[in-house]
Amino acid sequence: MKRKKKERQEQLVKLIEDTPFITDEDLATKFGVSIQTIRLDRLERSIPELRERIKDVAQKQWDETVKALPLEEVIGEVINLELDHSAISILDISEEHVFSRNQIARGHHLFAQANSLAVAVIDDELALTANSEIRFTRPVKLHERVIAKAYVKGVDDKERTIVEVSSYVGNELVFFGRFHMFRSTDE
Amino acid sequence: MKRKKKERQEQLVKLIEDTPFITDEDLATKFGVSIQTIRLDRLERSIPELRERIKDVAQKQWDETVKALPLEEVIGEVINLELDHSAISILDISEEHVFSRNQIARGHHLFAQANSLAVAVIDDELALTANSEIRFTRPVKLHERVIAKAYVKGVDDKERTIVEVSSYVGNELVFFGRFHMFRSTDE
DNA sequence: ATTACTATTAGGACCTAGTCATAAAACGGA
DNA sequence: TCCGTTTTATGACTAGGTCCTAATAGTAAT
Repeated sequence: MKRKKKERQEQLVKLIEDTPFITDEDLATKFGVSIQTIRLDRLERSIPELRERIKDVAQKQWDETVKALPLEEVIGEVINLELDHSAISILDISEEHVFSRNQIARGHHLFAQANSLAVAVIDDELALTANSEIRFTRPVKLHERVIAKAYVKGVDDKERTIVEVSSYVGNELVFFGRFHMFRSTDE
Repeated sequence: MKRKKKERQEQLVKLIEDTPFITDEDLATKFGVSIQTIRLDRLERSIPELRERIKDVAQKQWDETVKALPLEEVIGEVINLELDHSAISILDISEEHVFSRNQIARGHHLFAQANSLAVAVIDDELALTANSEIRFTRPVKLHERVIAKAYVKGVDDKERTIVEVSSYVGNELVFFGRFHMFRSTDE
């Protein structure tokens, strides 16, 4: 008996975790026990009732959509911006940025941070990346903080603005990119 | 009177749209009418009750988290993959990929498609981008379909695997990238 | 076998945030 | 004043619970 209860409760916790939209009644029939047992189980494991669970999931969704919009313009947080001269942004590497297998940040996130900063630093209606050379000098791990510094370096032979972005973790260079930017005044 | 009702209902629709976590009671006090009036309003505008609204939001969140995980590994949809040889993926450019100002896709999304495809084509535990040269040959617009083709081109002088990715819209080249990939067998 | 204890089940009162139906009251315009 | 719309009130009922009390089942030790 001691085992049965513990086992059931452990299964219950997992089941509710990945199927939160389930009533006590359904759980009761699924485990072949009474509703009251399920409710005791939830009480002991302090699992909130269905409606609260649904609300929690919805709340999370809401928070995300609210903050997702402003965040998209520039990847990372801009902490300094001098138009047509330089800019700095910070990106904290979290679970969503890394390969689950080895906790190393996917390259395209570092690229995105640098490239969007290069776009932002240009004081023009339209700024598009024409081409770029980039180097990933060392892997970036989960929870590291990447500081990207962009400098406008002048124009190339095709009249494109050159922006160089160096990204650091501490004082180690992790990424370098030279972006040749097309801008609307080029036409 | 005719105006009052219509006005209230229009405000109600908007209010619930961006504040779905609100009870009829709160709405009633907010509009200075009785709960029954609010309920009639919801009935006429066929707005579901609070609990249903919460459930809808939660359901959306759930659908997204479920599909977000597998989708994140490779940006775009892989339609062909021969390990250590070649791969093809498709990315349909939607609102979330473009600058709202000019409907042109942000460069980092094209980079992400290409780079993650370059990672995927390598038949190894660990594959990281060491450096790359890339060109954006023409802007990609909203609703265009980008087809990325990756080919493994051999190894460079530092024993890094070279993957070239060409991305097309129709038969126009829109992006080219040469990725030098570090892989675990390199150690 | 009896006792002790845990685990399970049952029941009833109460809660929130509603639905649905019916009826009464208030208001505005001709 | 009467008509039609709008608003409010009331009551019965619902889902999916909480909280509390009490009875029953199952197991282990004395």
